Amino acid sequence: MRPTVHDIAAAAGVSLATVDRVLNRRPGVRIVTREKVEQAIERIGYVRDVAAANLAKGRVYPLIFILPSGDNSFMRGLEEEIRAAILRSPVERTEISIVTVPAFDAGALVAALDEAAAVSPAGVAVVAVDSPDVVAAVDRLRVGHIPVVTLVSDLTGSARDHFAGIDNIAAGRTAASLMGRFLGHRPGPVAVLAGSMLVRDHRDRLEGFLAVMEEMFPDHRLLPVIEGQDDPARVARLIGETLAASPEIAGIYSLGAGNRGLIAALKKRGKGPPICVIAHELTPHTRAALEEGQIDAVLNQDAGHEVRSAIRVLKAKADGMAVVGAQERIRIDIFLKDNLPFEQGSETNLPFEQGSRNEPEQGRKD
Amino acid sequence: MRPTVHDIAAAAGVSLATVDRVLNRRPGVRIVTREKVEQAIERIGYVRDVAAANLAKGRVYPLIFILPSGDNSFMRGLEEEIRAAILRSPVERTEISIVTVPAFDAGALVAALDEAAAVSPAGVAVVAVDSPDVVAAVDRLRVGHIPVVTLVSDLTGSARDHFAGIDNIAAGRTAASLMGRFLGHRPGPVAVLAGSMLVRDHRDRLEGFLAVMEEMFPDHRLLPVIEGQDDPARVARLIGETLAASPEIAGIYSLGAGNRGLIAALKKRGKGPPICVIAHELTPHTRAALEEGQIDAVLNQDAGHEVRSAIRVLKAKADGMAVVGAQERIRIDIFLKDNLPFEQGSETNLPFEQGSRNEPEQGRKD
DNA sequence: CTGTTAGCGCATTCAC
DNA sequence: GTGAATGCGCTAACAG
Repeated sequence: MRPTVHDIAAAAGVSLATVDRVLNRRPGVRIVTREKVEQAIERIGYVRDVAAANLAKGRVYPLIFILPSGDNSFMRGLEEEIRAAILRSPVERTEISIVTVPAFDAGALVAALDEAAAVSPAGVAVVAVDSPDVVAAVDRLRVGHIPVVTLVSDLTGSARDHFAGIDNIAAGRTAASLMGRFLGHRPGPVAVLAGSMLVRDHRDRLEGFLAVMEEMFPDHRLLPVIEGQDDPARVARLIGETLAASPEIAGIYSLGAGNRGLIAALKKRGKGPPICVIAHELTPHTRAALEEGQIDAVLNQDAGHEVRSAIRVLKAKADGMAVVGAQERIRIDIFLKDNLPFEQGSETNLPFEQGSRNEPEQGRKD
Repeated sequence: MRPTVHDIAAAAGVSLATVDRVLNRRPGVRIVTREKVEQAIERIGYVRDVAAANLAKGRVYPLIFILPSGDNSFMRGLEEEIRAAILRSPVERTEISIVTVPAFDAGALVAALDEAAAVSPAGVAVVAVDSPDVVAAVDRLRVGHIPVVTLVSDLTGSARDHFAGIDNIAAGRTAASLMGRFLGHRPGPVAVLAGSMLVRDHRDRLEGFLAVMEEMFPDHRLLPVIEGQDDPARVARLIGETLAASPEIAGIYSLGAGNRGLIAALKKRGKGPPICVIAHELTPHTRAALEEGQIDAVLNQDAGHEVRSAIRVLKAKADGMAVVGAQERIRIDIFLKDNLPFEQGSETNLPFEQGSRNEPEQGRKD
């Protein structure tokens, strides 16, 4: 049996209460006593039973998620995943609230962060707008010992505890690599569609994409970056104009949102030489476009994984506990029409269900 | 506060012991009493606190992992991940033992499964060889109410509770899709290198690959499938012969292991028209080959994810509990040289560590 | 500064 | 058939 607090109390010749005090770094222990206990802990290799501790504490983790409002499909999917986590709250001892703020609005985000700080939650997860006052607001939280995880888009130079999102520079490089190979010797310029340079994920993707295009595929001219503000209507108009102005266009990299507008513009264009299109985030729209051939590849980040990871990390940080590094690394998923995941749905198995014979759990489209 | 056993006892007008009996489906309760209790449970929306239950029971989960022996890099990586899980055992209340059996040896596997059954563990995870006697052995375990998860390679028509692995048909399709697009109009036949048709994952990948090649890229002739038995030496010889016999070869899809041999043969070949190579599993060898350009793309399954998922599912099944479907879906990772994950290492953060400013947690190569 | 004690939610003897 | 009492490993009053 693994050692318990009793064992360490016995080994150190003190009482349970004292052991508990040093375990939880609470005051009221002489330095020598403390050291005696710490040595005993070390010696017998004690590891705290978190479940028992939480039981005794009746601990719950009030968590706040801050994300952009608006009809951005990816963000709404993210919100869905947070709601799914809320359903699991009783089991996971969390108490999650969702706050939405207008996209790309640093001021609103700062206000939301300060409000969050006011209720002193166990942790805050935030889709960051990359600006100095947001950094300052996050750092205020950290000064108040509230763990902060940035979600999807990171915050340059802040004291956030962790970033739950993909390596966006690598994502941009990957997009360029696929674009170059898919195009082969087909000539023609490549257009880049971004959302806004105010968020770091978009900036990083652009940086990675440009680097590889220039280094590996210098023959393809790059058109000036289009900023669509993640707004489908605006995107549709801008892409329409671009296609009209440069009919010989060979590829489009859409590194932000608003892909509904892109797809609409592509469909409206109708016949013409094929255009290689690479976009981000698997939503109902991009999925359909992938299946129908308007889009060639989709780079995706698993919103469910990001949410679960953010929760795990926030809880761990709140407890000063370790996290499994590999488990928290968010992968860049690459989807072609051939490896689309089975239509999602909350596929939670029913409790007490008995396994039937080999149901296909991982369908493919066909 | 969520309802507890006390609440349901009060609501049903019985004692804790009776509540416990019906909760754990134990005898010694009149049918009417039982129904009364069950209604109370339903009415107040009780959900059992698993942590507390485990604490009271002092429950540990003895788990057995069965996987192939030999120097297959992927399998050894898988074993490493299991060992990492063993390190977490005290926290996760598991007690994991590893059993290795010769690869592709159904008899040895059956023996191992029966031995596993003899010690009645809480669950068994097995890299399956797809054969009827293995199915029978797995079903014997299931009859004995021992949960079984197949790992990496599934078992056709068995009563296994769950498959922790990728959709291998989709993987094969994806490989073909990438192959076709990377080749573009470059002519020449495509070779397929498999390990053994005795395991289902290899068969599935082949099926998916052939389907898409024939359907989408019929111009590329497919050479007869080479079976390398996942043995580097054998693979090197066979691929060497193939390259000599068909110097105009344009692509190679390696859907099994033994890629060291493939890479060696490729290097030995030296100059010549470029060959598009797609392989499976990110190992030190394939990673290096990706970086150096011998391999164009690697499809990967995350062994760590598979192991953690198998453990979660086995524990859940043992307790008759629900699992988060999406969390247990193993993705097909696609790696190009541009999105290789940061060099792994057991990146577990130290406990009580304070977050420093923005260390890069997700490096990229270069 | 340190020790005693009760109790978190649940499972399990042992009486009744 | 049913209930009361005790303990799992840990925390948090409350005494001393």
